[in-house]
This record gives sequence, structure tokens and C-alpha cells, in this order.
Amino acid sequence: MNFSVYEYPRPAVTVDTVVFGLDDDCLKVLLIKRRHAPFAGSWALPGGFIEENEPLECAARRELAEETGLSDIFIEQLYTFGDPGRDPRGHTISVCYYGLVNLSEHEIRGASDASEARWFAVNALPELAFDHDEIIRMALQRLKGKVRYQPIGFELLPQKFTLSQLQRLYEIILEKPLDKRNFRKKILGMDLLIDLNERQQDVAHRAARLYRFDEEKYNLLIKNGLNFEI
Amino acid sequence: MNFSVYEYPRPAVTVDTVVFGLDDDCLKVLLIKRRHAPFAGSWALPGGFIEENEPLECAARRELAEETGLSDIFIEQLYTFGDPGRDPRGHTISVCYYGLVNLSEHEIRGASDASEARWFAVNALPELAFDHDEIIRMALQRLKGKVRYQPIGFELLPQKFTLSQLQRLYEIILEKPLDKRNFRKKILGMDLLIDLNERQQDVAHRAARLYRFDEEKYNLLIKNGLNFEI
DNA sequence: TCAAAAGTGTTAACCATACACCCATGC
DNA sequence: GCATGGGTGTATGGTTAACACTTTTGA
Repeated sequence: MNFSVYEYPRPAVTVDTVVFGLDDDCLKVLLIKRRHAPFAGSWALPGGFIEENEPLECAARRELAEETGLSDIFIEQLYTFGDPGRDPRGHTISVCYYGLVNLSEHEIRGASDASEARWFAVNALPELAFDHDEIIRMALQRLKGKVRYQPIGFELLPQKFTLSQLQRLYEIILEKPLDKRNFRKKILGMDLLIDLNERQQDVAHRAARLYRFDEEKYNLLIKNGLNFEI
Repeated sequence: MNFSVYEYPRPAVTVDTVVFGLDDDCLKVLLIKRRHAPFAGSWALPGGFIEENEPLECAARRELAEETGLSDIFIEQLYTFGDPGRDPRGHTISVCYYGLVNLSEHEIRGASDASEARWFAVNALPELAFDHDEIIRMALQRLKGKVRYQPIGFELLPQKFTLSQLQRLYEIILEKPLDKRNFRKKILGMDLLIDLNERQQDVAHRAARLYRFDEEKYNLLIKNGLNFEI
């Protein structure tokens, strides 16, 4: 059979991923320095062309691993950008993802098409290739929106964390201060944190309790129509 | 310069749109009957291949107009599906949109690649081509989520509507009954409806007041960080 | 003993919910 | 005059928001 699909020119399809990491007091984005044209030497999001018969999310993970060494992290589809003109090589559609990672628990290294990989504070980004600044803006907006009604923020923290770290996370993402007592009341009231009965080590002040997120319980509650809200 | 992009085989790229319409008492989806293989004669979402250098949303609008006659409606990107195997013709990525329209104010007609276009109640859909059932499920979920914190529901109503119509809309989408007095208190309290000082005509009972949504005011409030919530 | 962050309760304002009857209109 | 949907207020309980001091620990 002679399918009409083959008669038409096709756009190229890429995947790009905005990976957020949380440093002590600011949100960072993982960028790579491009080894090849176009925009050789510019900073850009990790990403690249999808391969034949490769699922989209796999392509995003593959490119991320190839160019930055990151693997097994939380990612989720963000939006698809396809304005003609966004890539000087011609019509190119980019299916974009955003990811969250605990900065301190993962090593990054530039490789493959990336001569370098580095974390940049979201409010101090360099000039970026393509429309990647727009993609990052959109990812930030999504993160801000989503963190309030889905417990994705935990992906940005180490497995074991203190309530103050969690509060700081929300303050950084939402860009507004939260009241300590009210925050603790609310979070603990949801009963989704497991108190590990451990304390911080080697801090120059009273050591805080460590908690971890109870994912199983959350998944159970979800089915019964819980609504998580900060 | 010899860009590497040209060395690789490319997937095909399509756009598909899930258009919701509101009938008196149920939510409907606009489907077309496919004229060509694959799935000739099956019901499917309106959509098709994007053209060279065509922006994604334009492609979605063009296909929708070609196949169903609908134009100038609210649409928004939903998700991009790209599993290999979702299209028997080979690797095909579909950038999907969802749209909202007032059923009674728009005529539809099947044309172009569609031998027919018809509204189907969301809970009585026929067998669908490709993975279009999955796409519709996702669109429904998005609609349910979004309608609560963004006033997109108004797109489903005529310009002038009654509070009861608006309430019914939310009840249908959210699939739960709402209290009349509380609903009115809340909606009118947001101060986003303009009372037109007009009444329904030709109804077999007391005629209701007509309102319209104050989009300008909403846009103003948005900038100052309003949160609309039902 | 000082600095730095952890941890802890109460009150008042606001918001969400539950609930039932009269009104206007056309047939 | 009856059937149909339009329109209206109040009381209660729960949730959010504001607010300051004591405790622990290491340096």
C-alpha cells in the first residue's frame, strides 16, 4: 500500500530536558556547552534528535545520560515547541521534558555532543541557544504550579531531609516566605512523612530530625481522592 | 555546512485535536470518520500531518477546519504521543491539542479526509483509530483538572448564559453535584461575571438572568496574582 | 556564653458546607 | 392552579493566618 505519509517532507524531531536541582539556597538548571554547530560553544539544554522507533521519554533520558551523565531521575513531559525558525537548520520540533534531581547526590560530566555540563542558578542564566530560554521559563512556571498540588518537590531533596529543608524548598520555588509553625502543622498533618528518628550530623547548632516521604502511603491515598496541597 | 540532522531518518509528525462540546446534559467529543487507510471507515480525532514550516497550533487549526468546518475556537496543547507502534504506517509522533466549543453555536460537517463528522457523548464513544481513546482520556483528565483553577469552562457556553447553565457545566465536567446557593455565592463573589440585565426568552418557567464572563477583568486580576477556584 | 537553627500552641478571621422555602412564568 | 426551574440567607465547623519564645548544640 502506498501511504501518503511518505510523499511529504518531514520536520526533524528532537527532545530537550530542563533539569532542576536544588542548591542550599537557590534553584539551578543543568546546561551543556554545545560542541557542534549550530550554536557551537553556546550553552543549551541537554537534548538531541530522536532515533528511529525510539519512544519520546527514552530519547530524553538517553540524551540526558549521554551529554551529562545523569540517569534514573524524575522526568515528565512539559510541552512541544515547533515554531518554524526556532532552529536555523530548518523545521525542527522539540518535545521538551522537565526533570528534578537532588543536586548533591548526582555527579554530572559533559560528554558526547556536550563539551561541558554545569549547573546555573535560574536567575543567572547565560545566553542560550535556540529558544531554550523560553523553554526554561515554561518549565519554571510548570514547576511552580505543580509543586503545590503534587508532592514532586521531594525529588529535589535527599532521601532523608529535615522539615526546614523542605520548607526552604517551597520558599525557593514559590518565591515567598512561609510561616514555620503553620508549615510544619500542615505537612505533618498530611501524615505523609515518616519520622526516621534520626538527627542531622555535624551541624553547628541543634540537630534537626530527619524524615522521608512516604510514597506508598501517598499512592494509596491518591486512589481514594486525596488532595495534597501546600 | 553539512548538518548532521539530514543523515537520520525522521519520524512523521501529526497533530490531533480533542474538541469538547457541551450539550444540555452531557459532554461530547467531536470525531470524524476516516476516509483513508489506515483505519479507513473508523472514527478518529480530527488531525493530520503537519506541513513544511507550519507552526503546530496552526496545523491543528487547519486540520480541524478542513475536516470538520470548525474554526476560531479555543484550543491548547495537551500532550505529545510518540510510542513507536501507535501508527501502523511507522514511527509517527502526534502533538495533541484539546479544544472547547459551544456546541449550539457551531455547525460541523465532514470534509476532506473525513467522510463524516459527529459529536459523541464522552461516555458512549465508538471504537477509535490509533491510540485516540488514550488521547481522549488524557484530554478529559486535563479538562477536569484545569476547569477548577482556570475559567476555561466559559468557552463551552454561549456568550450569554445563566448561572444554572454554568453550574450544570461544572457538575457535568466534575461529575458531582454542587449546591446551588453556595455555587452562586462563590461565582458572584469573584466578581467576574457581568450581569447583562437581560432574561432568558421562551422558557416554560421563570426566566433566568443572563450573564457574560468579564474576560478583561480576569486578565487584569491574573496579573496581580488572583486565584480563580471553583 | 554566644550564635544559629530547631521546635512548639493559641487565637481570631475567614471560608466552606449544609440546608428549605418562596417566586415568577407558561401551560 | 400546577409544574418547572429561579432565586435567596443563616448557622456551624473547619481551615488558614498571624504571632514569639524556649531548647539544643557546637564553636
